[in-house]
Amino acid sequence: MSQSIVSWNVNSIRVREEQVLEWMQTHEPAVLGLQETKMTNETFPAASFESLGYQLVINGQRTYNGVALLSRETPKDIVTDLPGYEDPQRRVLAATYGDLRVINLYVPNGQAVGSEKFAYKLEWLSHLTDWLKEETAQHDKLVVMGDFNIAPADADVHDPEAWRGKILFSEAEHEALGKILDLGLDDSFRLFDQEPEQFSWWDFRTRAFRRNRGLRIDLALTSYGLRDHITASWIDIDPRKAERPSDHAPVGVDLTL
DNA sequence: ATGGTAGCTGCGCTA
Repeated sequence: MSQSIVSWNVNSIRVREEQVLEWMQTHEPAVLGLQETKMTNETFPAASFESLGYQLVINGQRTYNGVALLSRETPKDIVTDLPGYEDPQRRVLAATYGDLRVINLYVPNGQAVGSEKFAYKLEWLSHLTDWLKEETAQHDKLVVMGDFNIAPADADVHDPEAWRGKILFSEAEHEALGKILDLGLDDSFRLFDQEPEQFSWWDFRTRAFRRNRGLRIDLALTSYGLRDHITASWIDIDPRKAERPSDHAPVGVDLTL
């Protein structure tokens, strides 16, 4: 029987609590990583998720960022920061479930190519890569998932020519993602034949969802040791159709462990 | 080239 490991940028868990609970009851993920929870650990609505039988690890922050891992199994070897990198922004959460290592990330957006925030994004990704070098060496079965704020290739962008060189689709970002994949990770979505024009994020501002003018920036990277265990890699756009949705859809992998 | 919407906060910042 297969288990889903899922990533979802919820853009405020306060607003999305009911939607996430409902989705979890329907899909029963083994692990659900959330990004942009935007709440402190103290204010996070943990009890309602615990009442569904999930265990929580939270790395929260007021107003911005914030990540969480919800799971059926007990989390072990929890990591909440990129080792050796001082950063007040809460963007990292890793835990081990049985022999599966799961890393949940909210990669900096970067705002605009060449900006200060862009420099931070690249610096953050460089430190992430150093850490993932250790994690890939230590864990045969590893999922690195989250809002990467990088669309890997032309097929992941509704209008590649318009986006080329822009934030989320620049050369420097592709180089950084390439170094991560070179550590021994697959973009699991591309391990399978997929329908074209599948995206995970659509800009609120341009009402992009109505015309499916999206980007696939939410990724589940999987170690080579998981290749024989993955049965699917998917994006569920149904929650994006809801009233007051997040701007991101959940993405996930199904594993037989 | 710009602005559009959403969330948190308290009006500007971030995405």
